[in-house]
Amino acid sequence: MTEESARARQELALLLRRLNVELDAVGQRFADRHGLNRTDVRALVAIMDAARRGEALTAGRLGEAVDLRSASVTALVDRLERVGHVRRVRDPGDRRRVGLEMSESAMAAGAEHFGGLARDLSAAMEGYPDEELAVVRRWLEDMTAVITRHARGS
Amino acid sequence: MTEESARARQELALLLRRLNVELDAVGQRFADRHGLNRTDVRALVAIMDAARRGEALTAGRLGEAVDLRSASVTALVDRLERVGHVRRVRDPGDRRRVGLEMSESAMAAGAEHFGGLARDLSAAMEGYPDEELAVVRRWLEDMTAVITRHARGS
DNA sequence: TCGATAATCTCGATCGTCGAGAGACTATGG
DNA sequence: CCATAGTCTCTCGACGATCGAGATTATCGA
Repeated sequence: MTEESARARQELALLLRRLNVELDAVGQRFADRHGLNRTDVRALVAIMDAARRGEALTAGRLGEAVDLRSASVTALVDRLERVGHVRRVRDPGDRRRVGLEMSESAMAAGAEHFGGLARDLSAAMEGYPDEELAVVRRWLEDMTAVITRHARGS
Repeated sequence: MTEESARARQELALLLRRLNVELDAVGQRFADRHGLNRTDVRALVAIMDAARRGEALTAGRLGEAVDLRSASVTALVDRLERVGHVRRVRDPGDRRRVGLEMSESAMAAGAEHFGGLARDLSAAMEGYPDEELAVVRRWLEDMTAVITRHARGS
């Protein structure tokens, strides 16, 4: 058992890495298609996620989210604004702040690309009974916890 | 059922993306620790994977693996060689070729970082019976197939 | 021997990121 | 109501990673 299942566990870890590589490739493909770099995509995702939570990201928060200094954030938002994916909106309450809003075209492009993936993933899960999906979910949460621990401290 | 399980499937997709982000962060952490950038890490992984398969990567093949032009590969190998992670070894059979060998220190650093993660992941799977791991494996393979399709064609 | 081919490297240019610091604005204490 | 400290964004100059074009070196077939 230990022999066999140790190998099985190791293979699952490798499969996870493989999946990670492919998922990165999807992001890269989206970037290529729209003339963006990986940072730009990460930024758009961060802005979209924030919008989904009902918050409008400011330039500073975006910098934290994608781990860039303020100078880089300015350049990043400049790029995104120039191609029309994002609008700068000064906060009337605190005029130092610059809010970021995604344009409809960017929302549509993101939804088309990543929404399509989400739909296909969901469809591929059709055949799985709820109990199995529950197992997968628990496993994913466990693995994410371990990985997160490695990503932060050691 | 469709209502409930549709939401469950969507949550799994989000969980997968979250896991992807954290896994990237692990790579980023390794890069930071060793003064490397993401490309350098990808290159080291490619060289290590090739070594695991018993092949010694050439500069050209490395360029294909990490999708860089020859000029960038030269600079990349220069960086890795300068910090002692890689050696250039001219192929005696075909003297045009430049083989790449990882140094023992780089192997050890990689094994320590990613091997530690693999060990922890494996340990976190201890509690899962073989049948559940089999379900997870099938699910991962299915998802990877879908994602790979999106990464390549549409 | 010579041309065609292949693998790698050199050079100049471009682009993303950063550190330092300036400028605009807000909050707070006298 | 002003002075001052704190916050947020932007500008500037520099650096490093990547690229395209072309030079260099080695191999192979005629």
